[in-house]
Amino acid sequence: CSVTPGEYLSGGGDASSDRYGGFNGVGHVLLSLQDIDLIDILWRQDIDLGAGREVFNYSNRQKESEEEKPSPQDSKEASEEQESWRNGINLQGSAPVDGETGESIPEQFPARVVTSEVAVSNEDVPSTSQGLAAVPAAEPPLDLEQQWQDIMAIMELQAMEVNSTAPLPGSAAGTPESGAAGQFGLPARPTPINQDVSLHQASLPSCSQDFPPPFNPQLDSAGAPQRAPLLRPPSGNSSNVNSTFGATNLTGIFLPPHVNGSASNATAAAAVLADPFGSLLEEAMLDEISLLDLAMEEGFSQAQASQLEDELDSDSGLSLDSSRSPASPSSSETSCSSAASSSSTSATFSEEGAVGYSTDSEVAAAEPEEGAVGGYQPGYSKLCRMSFQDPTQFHGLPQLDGVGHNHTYNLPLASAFPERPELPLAAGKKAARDKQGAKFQPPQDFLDKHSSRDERRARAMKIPFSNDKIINLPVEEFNELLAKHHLSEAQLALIRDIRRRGKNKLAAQNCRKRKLDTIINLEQGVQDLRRDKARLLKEKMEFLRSIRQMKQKMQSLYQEVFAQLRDEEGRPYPPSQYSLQYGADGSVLVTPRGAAAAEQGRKPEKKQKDKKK
DNA sequence: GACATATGTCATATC
DNA sequence: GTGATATGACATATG
Repeated sequence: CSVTPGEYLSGGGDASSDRYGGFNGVGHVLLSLQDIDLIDILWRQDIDLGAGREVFNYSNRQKESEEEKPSPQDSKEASEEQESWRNGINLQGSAPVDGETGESIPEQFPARVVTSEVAVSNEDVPSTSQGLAAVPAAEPPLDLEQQWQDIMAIMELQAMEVNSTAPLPGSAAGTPESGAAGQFGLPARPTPINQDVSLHQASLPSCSQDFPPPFNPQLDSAGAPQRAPLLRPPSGNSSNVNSTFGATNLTGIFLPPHVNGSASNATAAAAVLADPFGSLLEEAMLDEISLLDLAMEEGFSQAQASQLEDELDSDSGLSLDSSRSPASPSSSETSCSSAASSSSTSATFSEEGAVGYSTDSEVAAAEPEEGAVGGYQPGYSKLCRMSFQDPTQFHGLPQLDGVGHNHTYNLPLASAFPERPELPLAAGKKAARDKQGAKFQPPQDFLDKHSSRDERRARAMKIPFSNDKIINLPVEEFNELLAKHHLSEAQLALIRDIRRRGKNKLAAQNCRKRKLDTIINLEQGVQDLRRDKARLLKEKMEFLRSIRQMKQKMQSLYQEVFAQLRDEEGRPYPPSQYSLQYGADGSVLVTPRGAAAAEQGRKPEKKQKDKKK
């Protein structure tokens, strides 16, 4: 009376004992245990929680990648691909597939609910295929779900074979749990992990190794889980299945270990013990995490790009405003430069020429008084330098208060006339102090020493306004300024050069700051991603641990349920001859094993016994 | 003196 | 077409 899981499940809540009361011969006991509810829930999770279609597709792609086969675009291609290893099992039609999981349950089960009593009879659904001779006629045709599950089953086996000896990455030895703690810490420099390898290796061994081999792999499909029907070959064809899948029978994975099994098969069953739903869950999680990694990488690029874009936009805006900002050092520079300019009018010092800078205007302007002072004094340039690695230094500058994320570097070119080069912060404070305090008239040699080349050139050319104005005035005002003064061509050329160089200097500073910010943001993004990666891996390990615990509990429940079963005469069911099948409503059916029993199962008298805890 | 770093400058592209 | 800006490349200054 090996009836397909779907048939028993089809009974659902209606599968009362009277429904199967007409069965004879074999005692069918319907149990209803609270623990069975858990099992049922687990089975439901098998399909609904763990195995999305994308998982199957992804897994299938992996399989295809291994086989170097073109990716199936539809179920037909997938069906053709699996034709070689399905051993001739006929796919007759295809049931509607759940949009999310690809399950065929919706059509399969409701139909059985109505016709279950009839459908289990051979007369109603005669066997039409030799290959399906031993398969109950009511067995629904293998649909896409089954195909995918077949693929998953094979992948599961392959993965277990690989991972049974693969240690968890990051842990030199021991269980994944023991290795997880060290692995998922936040090292100062996290080691990149190959997700495609490490994740699979990290998860599967823990599941396959922690379980005793309770299930007999040789038992036929009667013991197969109903909600996740794997390949269901004829009972008499089990050897064929074994030949196809190697030593491991994918069916009967829930059978107790003491039931009719050789040691080798029991060992093989141990590998399979990671039941289908568990494997599917693991695969699903692994795939999800892998996809998550991909998404993180892609997401990172997008998020970072957005962030960088915002940052750049912010920089750009600030930069544009900075030249006009009150915090801009222009004011201080103006005062200083004005002083310098006024001093220059006294012609108390000679100006050097352009040392190494020979624009036409500069040459024309500066040549006459070349060498009087000794040329360019680079020391002053340091006054204007700002460490853009340490933006906090800006906070100490009163004139920069409120600027916030200001990436400009146009500190006062002659802001403070410090006696000696200072740090930007000190220079800024001194500049503010000088600005607020009494007018400080530096000596001309000091001005000359600490002026920029363009300032010296401007003084040499007797430009009547400050370089700050030259550089920072809007073009209209700048032109008005030029118009107000009667300037020579040489002076005009120098002024335009000063303006061009001054603006470009600021632009270069901003450009470098942006570049630095970009680097800093990217580094921060890398750190964030590494942190997220570690967190996700830790979560994954926790999930796997939880699944393993559920498996253990389910196994114990299975054994407990079987131990409590009694036939009508109060005799226990030999586990070697019977298997348990679970109904969607929490009921449990005891079905005999073997092909003969399967045939008898067409018209058995089944006794269902509710036994709910 | 070699080297690294910071900065200025130029040339060019883009808006 | 012009001006402003961005940026790579190079030169220079400095520690």
